[in-house]
This record gives sequence, C-alpha cells and structure tokens, in this order.
Amino acid sequence: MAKAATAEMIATAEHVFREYLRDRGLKYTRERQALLRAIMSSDQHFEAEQLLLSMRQSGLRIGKATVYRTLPLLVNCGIVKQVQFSNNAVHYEHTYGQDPHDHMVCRRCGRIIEFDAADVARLRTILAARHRFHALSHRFQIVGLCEPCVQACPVATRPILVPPVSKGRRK
Amino acid sequence: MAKAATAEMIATAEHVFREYLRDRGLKYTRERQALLRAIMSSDQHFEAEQLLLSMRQSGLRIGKATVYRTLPLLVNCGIVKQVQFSNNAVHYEHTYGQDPHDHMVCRRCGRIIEFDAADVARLRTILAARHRFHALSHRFQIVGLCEPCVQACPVATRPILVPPVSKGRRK
DNA sequence: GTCAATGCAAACATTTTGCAACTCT
DNA sequence: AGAGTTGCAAAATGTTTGCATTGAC
Repeated sequence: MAKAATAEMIATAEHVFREYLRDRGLKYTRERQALLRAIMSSDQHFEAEQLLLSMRQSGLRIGKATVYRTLPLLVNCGIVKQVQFSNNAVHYEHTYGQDPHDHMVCRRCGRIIEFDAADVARLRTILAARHRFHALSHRFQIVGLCEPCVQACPVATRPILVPPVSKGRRK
Repeated sequence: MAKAATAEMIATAEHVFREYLRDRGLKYTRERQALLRAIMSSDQHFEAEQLLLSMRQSGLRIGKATVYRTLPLLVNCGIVKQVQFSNNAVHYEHTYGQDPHDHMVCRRCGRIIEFDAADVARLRTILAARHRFHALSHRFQIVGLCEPCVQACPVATRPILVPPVSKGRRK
C-alpha cells in the first residue's frame, strides 16, 4: 500500500462498493461502511485480525465474523487485494485508486518494496497467449535481500530464515 | 510438477539432502528418507495431509508431526518448493532436477498449467536491479481461465469464484 | 415487513508443541 | 553415550458456521 486514500477517493470507493452490493441484493450496512473506510484510510498492508483490533480500538463495535465475511466482498469488487508475503499470514491491501504494483520481500528484515506492475502485466499477456490462457490477474513477488541488509552483513551467503515465532503463551 | 524423478535423480537428491542435514548436525533418519523418496517419486502437487495419507497407505508408519517438521527442511535445501494456488491450502512440489517453471491457474476448473520461468526470471533480474534489491527467487502465478473453460461458457464475463467447500461434517 | 447481516460462541482445519521413548552417528 | 528425532496427543491459530437478534431497504 503506497498511500492512504483521499476523502474523495473514499467516497468514490463507497459508491463502487454500494453498487456492487446492490447489484446482488446485498446491504450496505454501517459495519461494511466502517470497514471500507478504515481500510481505505490505511496506508499499510494488514491482516484480518489487525483490522479487527484497530477498529475496536477506534471504539467501533464489530464482530470478528463480520470482518471475515466482508473482506471477500471487498476483494471481489476489486477494492481490496490479497497479498501473500511469507506463509502463515494472509495480508490485504486496498488497491482502489492505486497504481498496480507488485512486491519485493526482504527475507532478512521483512521490508516490502513496491514496484510498478506494468512490465509484469506485459509479460503475463505474452505468456498467457503462448499457452492459450485467458489471463485475468497475476500474483508476483520477488524474494531476496534489500540493500541495507546486504550492506549490514555481506558475508551471509545463506539468507536467514524467518525464525518460527509463536504469538504469546506456551512455556 | 512435471514428472516423477528417475531412480538416479532420487539417489542424487538423497545425497543432497543428506549433505544438507549433516552440515548442520541433523540426522538422516529413515522417516526423512521415506518422505524424500515419496515426494521425488510423485509427479503431482501435494499438501502435507495428502502426503501423510499416501505414505500411510503405502504401509509406512509415520507421524503427522514428522511430515510437518520435515517439509521445511526439504524446502530450505531446495529440493521442494512451496506453491500457493488458491488460498486455503499450501501446496508443495519437488523441483529438484526439474526445469524452473511457474503456474497459470484456471479460476473456474482449477487446472494448473506450467510454463517455463526463464522469462520471468529475466524480468525479475531487471526489476531487482532497478530497485537495488538482491533477488534470490520469485513467486509468480497467472490467474485466469483456461481455453476449455472459455469455450464451454464464453458468456460468463465474471469468473466463477471457487465456492466455499468445507470438508465433511457440519449440520 | 422481509430478507440479509451481525455478534457470539462453538466448530473446524491446519499447524505447532511438549514430552517420553527411541535412533542415528 | 549423546544429541537429535519420532509419534502421540494436546494446544494454538486462523477461519468458518449456526443461530437468535438486529437492521437495511
């Protein structure tokens, strides 16, 4: 996610979402509106759980199930996109009004670098045509080491693997 | 996964795995050997659970935990690769001795088409250099519709989303 | 008023962990 | 012998579901 959306952008997204819902007989509830706004206002990649927490910390009363039920709607109508950095976590980012981009993920520090997806999209078209495939979208991600990490430790040929970190509890 | 490995290939992979383990003071147990062989002999993408089941059906006594603990080792030493088709499932494939490839995934029927990754790797190098990033690998996947699916139903503009399928139980 | 959505808790699937017994080196 | 490994069952995670109540249109 590069930048938080402007108020106008959010308004437009709300319109899009609303249309999407109406078209299939679904309702534009206050919870869905609140989720959309929270997501559009953010400039970060996020997980479902995080989103839930941040909304509750903002004083909003919202259930976990609602978050899990709403995210797919936003993905389907194209406002939000799923991204997968490491395993063990599904991340989301809002893409509405953003330039298409993909990500480079640093294996050592986890830094995310976004880059323009135009070249990738172009290649995807060529490859799809070559296999008589009808491309609709792609997922692309470059894994490696960012410059600062290489500078900090140029000797470590083998990248450091993310240590298994559990969240709380256990002896 | 394009093809099952030949006996020689498996032997070589065993050697590689053994070295990898020895280098870090780990042991080449019969369970690890059995897992490696099963994986190398397969020509399919697979999930952890599937692997466990197929090994047990072959009469091998092996614990679930062992499978989950061994897969990361095989991934780290480069014999196995994780691939992620849809959400809700981590798939693996053995890549040792296989040509580098990426996947196209049909949204409607789930068919997987493999294609040579050379062009993608080339692009990845260019992109990485442009951002002073040190690329080590990539994940690429083209999502869309395969030819048969388009032929079967050319009218459906909106791709059919995988219906939420739970495995057994519930009301 | 009707039909869909919400929140909660319970159910689930998947993966991880502790631990005692066991095995590779 | 000793350090790492195994299997099992229990724990933990992340996500989904049933259901009664609430709310949007």
